Amino acid sequence: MKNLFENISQKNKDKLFKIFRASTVKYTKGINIIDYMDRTNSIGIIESGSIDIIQTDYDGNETLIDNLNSNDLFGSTIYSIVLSDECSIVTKENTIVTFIDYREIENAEFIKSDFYITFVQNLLAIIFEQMSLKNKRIDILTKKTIRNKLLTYFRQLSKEQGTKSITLPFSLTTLARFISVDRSAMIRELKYLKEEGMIDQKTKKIRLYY
Amino acid sequence: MKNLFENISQKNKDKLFKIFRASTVKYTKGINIIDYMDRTNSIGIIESGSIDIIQTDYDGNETLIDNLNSNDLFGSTIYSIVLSDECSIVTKENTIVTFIDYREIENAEFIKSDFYITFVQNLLAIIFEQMSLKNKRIDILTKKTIRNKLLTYFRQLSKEQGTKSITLPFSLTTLARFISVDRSAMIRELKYLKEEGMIDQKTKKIRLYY
DNA sequence: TTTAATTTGTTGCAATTGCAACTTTTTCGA
DNA sequence: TCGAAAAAGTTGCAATTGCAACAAATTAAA
Repeated sequence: MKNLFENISQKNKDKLFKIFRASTVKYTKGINIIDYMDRTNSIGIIESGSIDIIQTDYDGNETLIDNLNSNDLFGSTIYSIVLSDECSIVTKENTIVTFIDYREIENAEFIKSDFYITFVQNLLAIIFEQMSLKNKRIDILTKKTIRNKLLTYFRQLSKEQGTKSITLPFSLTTLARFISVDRSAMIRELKYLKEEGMIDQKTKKIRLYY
Repeated sequence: MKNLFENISQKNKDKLFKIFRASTVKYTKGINIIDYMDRTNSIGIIESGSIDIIQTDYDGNETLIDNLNSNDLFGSTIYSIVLSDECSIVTKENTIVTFIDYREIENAEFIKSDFYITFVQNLLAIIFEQMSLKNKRIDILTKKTIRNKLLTYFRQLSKEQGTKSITLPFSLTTLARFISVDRSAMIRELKYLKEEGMIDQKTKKIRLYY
């Protein structure tokens, strides 16, 4: 994952922070960041730590919208409606976030400096990557059965990790929220897949036989 | 929706086309573009017309990944794995597409020209918008029942169109593919919603009472 | 304007899923 | 290392959904 400030010196990074009215904030574990941020015009960059973006709808169902780590971006521009009132951004550990004011990307003053161009290109690269992640998620979510959702996700991981012995990046509980199905029904489906010899699975270690 | 060449003169647009090794191609209706494009490094911009991005998985299920119109972008960088072999990009009418070579975005030669910066910022704006669309789709797809998928989608449309009397931008058949549910089950659910007085619906015209 | 094609709408039924209410196992912090 | 909290795993059952196979209505094309 590309860093937003890759190939930018500390000095120029400081300048960029000024241009973008950046502020860096440290949060302890379990904090809902959204209570502390300007919802309309800022992009958050996770410097270290991790957060969950969780949506709670009218019936109280919690959905894991996203799970973000170092260098990931979030903000109303990226999450649009999703960052509405029913949505919370919760730190999973001690987390440092830098907020920049998106409107200043069109700031004319520094627009022709090298570091500005590098910055915008880094941003572009990161956003392309986020886009790709979203497409993968959609690819899973459009599958109609839990089985096909799981198999699609496992195939993605297998491709990324370059092996048929994959390791889940999060707990099964979190996986169920990620693919948006009932946890117990998902584990039942994993059991069937094991019984049919399609996979071996023990907690986060999965071997694919298909 | 912002245009990729907004605020760029025809002369500079021509220059950009050169930098990005752009080519403009006309397709008639029903063509699978993917057969004709370089999958790895190009971004397609729809100049006019419309296309469907359709995925066919191993069991032959067709899913509507996306439905793109004028100024929309597509390409492997944006659709990543989704643009694999099981995926087709089909023109729904006569359609003109411009392909640019994404790698040239980092081209140093013109990097400081005004039109280049305008272009990159336009691209950024378009991608943010696409991102927002994907988030909306995910918001729908993560809902567990057809009813909640429909209600979520209707709420989105209502917000966009600024009224509780919304007009679907596509047929019910296409809607079912968009929210990835069985068409007949979806129409059944619409019937229940009508019976319960939550909505009025006649083909593409829907009035919300919730 | 008539015909063909597409879309809409209906229904029975079997399969899948979510939900609830558990027990067991694992993980992590004091 | 012990205890509590979190995660994993189980199961019965009712609700939701997909599927198939239709008929009716609408739209597009010849």
